This record gives sequence, structure tokens and C-alpha cells, in this order.
Amino acid sequence: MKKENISDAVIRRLPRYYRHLNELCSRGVVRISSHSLGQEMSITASQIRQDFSCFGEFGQQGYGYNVEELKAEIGHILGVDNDHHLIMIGVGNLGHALLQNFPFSQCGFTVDAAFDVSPAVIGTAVNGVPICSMSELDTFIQSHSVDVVVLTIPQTVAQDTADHLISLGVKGFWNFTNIELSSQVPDVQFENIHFADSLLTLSYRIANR
Amino acid sequence: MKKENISDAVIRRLPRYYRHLNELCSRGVVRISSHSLGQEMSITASQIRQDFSCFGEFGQQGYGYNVEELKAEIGHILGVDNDHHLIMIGVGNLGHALLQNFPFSQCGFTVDAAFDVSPAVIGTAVNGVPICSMSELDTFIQSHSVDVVVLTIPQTVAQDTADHLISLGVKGFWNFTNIELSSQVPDVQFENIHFADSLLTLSYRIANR
DNA sequence: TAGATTGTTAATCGATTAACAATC
DNA sequence: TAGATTGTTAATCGATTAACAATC
Repeated sequence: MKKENISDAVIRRLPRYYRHLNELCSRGVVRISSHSLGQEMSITASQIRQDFSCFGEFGQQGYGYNVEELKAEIGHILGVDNDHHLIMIGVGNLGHALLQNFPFSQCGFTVDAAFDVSPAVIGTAVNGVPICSMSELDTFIQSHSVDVVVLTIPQTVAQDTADHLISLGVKGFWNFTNIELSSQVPDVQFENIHFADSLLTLSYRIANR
Repeated sequence: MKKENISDAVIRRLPRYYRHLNELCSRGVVRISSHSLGQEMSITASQIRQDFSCFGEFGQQGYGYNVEELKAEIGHILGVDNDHHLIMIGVGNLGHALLQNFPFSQCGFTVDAAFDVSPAVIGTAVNGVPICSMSELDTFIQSHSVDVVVLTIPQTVAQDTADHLISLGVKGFWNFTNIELSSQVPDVQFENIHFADSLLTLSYRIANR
């Protein structure tokens, strides 16, 4: 890693690069220049080179970038080759959908368990992930290393649940409730999927097109 | 509306303002200054006033903003008082979860129908929304006004489906597949929910904290 | 009236783009 | 070697913050 402070704008572009490089790989493309990549992604070649140069020198003058190699580098930066451990809290429709379809392992995550209050699902498993009772949550966290908690619970209990988890040492949250979580505890990271915010921006754009 | 070109950065903050104002409303707060609002939301008062001033003059010197009124104004800008019509394509786990739990009507959307290929769900209804066969899709679109299509389908068919819908005149897409959709047709709007991109940025941050 | 707070203009800061020497 | 393309420095552009006159 070269620079100390990478801006959020850069970080949020990395998964898109990674996605596109995966596609190039599967198309059998071996090398690509910042110019071609930029054209395909509607980004300037300058920005691409600037972005990459935050993390190292991955190209070669006169040649460009080796697709496979660059993909591996960016994957590494994003941590897809890590083995992060994750649990889910709340196995309703959405939690269920994620357990069933989301490629956690491709993102470097292992889902160790899911927790819910409903007796109907406790004791069952979804896609190999055991659904446990919320009463087992504290013990589980104390005896396992949990990097990220997926919050697919009702809004009403979201902040309280997060506070409790933070007090148990959890530092990463993937938050699907449409509220703004916060914490005074340093180093706690929230990543939010705000469905409603997303749809409202679309609503704005279709009305002001 | 005052200015012509509102930047994306501003537009993406609007739903957050709206959300916070709703909360203030339900807490019974009647008025608020840009300074207090900024403190609560961790935004500078300057930015708040700049953002609002893109759309009009909603405050009063010496007083601040009336919460209820400001909420209504921003809601109006975002179009929550519109009656947009929406259909969903793909009623798997995720589509099902959205139909069941997402407050479409609070965002100004009516869900008129959902479409799927699976005979198991065709003919049923989820939360009052009828699930139709994909074979009925073209006729439906031609006979109804459809502002937004929710794409909760497999990645593999996403771009083809989108292209087909665009040829039928659809201009708005709420895309849940983790691919970058695009179109040459002008005025077509894509709003993406890229779950994997989101989790990967979290992965980056927990590794580089 | 005096104090508070707006909307807006000006200043600053950061991010994007352009230019170019280095070099494969 | 000549052409292509990098990584990086400099220039530009846009977004955020600060300042302040207007005024409730």
C-alpha cells in the first residue's frame, strides 16, 4: 500500500473495477490499457491510473495491465482472499434471500451462523447456515471471532441491537435497515444498504429527466 | 426549482434529510436551525443551507426551518407525493422480500404486478401484488404506464431483459443484479443496488482500519 | 430593538483531468 | 528502434466550507 489516506470515492470505485476485470477475465482478455478500460467503463484513463497508483504499480509502460494480475491485485486490496467471519441477525425474507443467493464466499466471507427470534426457524438451516436462537447470540460472539454482523432486522430494534453488539466487541456492520446507525466507539464501521434512499433518488431522476 | 443542474452529491443527500426530518417530526420537533440539524446529522450547516438553496427558500431568518414544512418540501422534491407505477420482474427470495416488506407506497410508488417464469408462483399474489407469467409482460407494459421496473432476476438475463424492456419504452430501472446495466437510449435511468460492491467496501475498511 | 439565522457570495479544499517524462 | 502506455506532477474543475449582509 502506498498512500495513507485513500478517499472514499476511490474505494467505492474498486469493486466496480474488480467486477469489470472479472468479466474481462472470463472473456479471455489478457491485457488492457487504461485507455481501453476507461472506454469500456466510461471513466477517464487518467482517473484509472490515478486510482491504481494509490495502491502500487500494477502496469507496464507500453503494454498496459495484465488483466488476471490486476484482478488479483484489486481483489487482494478489497480483501476477497481474506477469510472474514460473518453472522446474520434476523432471518426474515431478506435475510433468507441473502443466505440463499448472495455469494459471500466470493467476497471473502464465511457465514458461521444466523440468529432469529422466531421458533419457526430456530434449529433449521438455510443453505448450510444454522439458524440459532437470539439467546445464544452473546455466547456465540464471545467464543467466535466475528468480523461483520449483517443486520436484517426490523428498524425498531436496529440501533439497540447494534449498541449491544458493539459492547460485545463487534466492529463491522452490514446494515439493511433504513436507519442511520452510529456509535461513539472508535473503529466501528457501518456499511448501509438503504433501499428507500436508492429508490427515492431514482424517483427524483425520473421526475426531473 | 431554482437551479438547472443539481449535482448527484446533493440529490443523494436528500433522502437522508428526508429520513431525518421524518424522525424529527415523529419526535414532535417543530423547528430546527441548519446548525442543529447539521450537528445531529454530522454535516456542516453551510452544506445544509447550500443543498436546500438549490431548490428554493424553505427557511426564515432568525427562526430556522419548520420541520413539518421542510419535510413536505423535500418529500415533494423527491416525488413521494407522486403516484409512480412500478412492476417487478423476478419473484425469487429477494423479490419476495421486497414485495413483503418494502414500503413502496411511502416512497410514492404503486406496485401493479410482478412477473416470474416459475409456474409455482404464477397466479398467486404476494402482499396483494399479483404474480403473472413472463408471457404476459409485453401486453401488460403496452397497456399500462410503467415508470420503474424492479429487476430482481438472475445476472445472466439482466441486460437482455433490460434491453427488451427499454425497447418497449421503459425508462426507469431499479437494478438488484450485481452487474452494470447500460443503454444507448437517452433518458433511461438505472439505479443500482450492488450488494457485493457494498460488502467489499466494508471488507476493505475492516482490513484497513 | 437585539439576537438569531437565513440565503448567497467568496474562499478553500479535494477530486478529476490533462500533460509529459520515463521506459517497456 | 519507434510506438505505446505507464506513473506522476501540474492544471482544472467542482464541491464543501466560511463569511456576511439581509431580515425575521
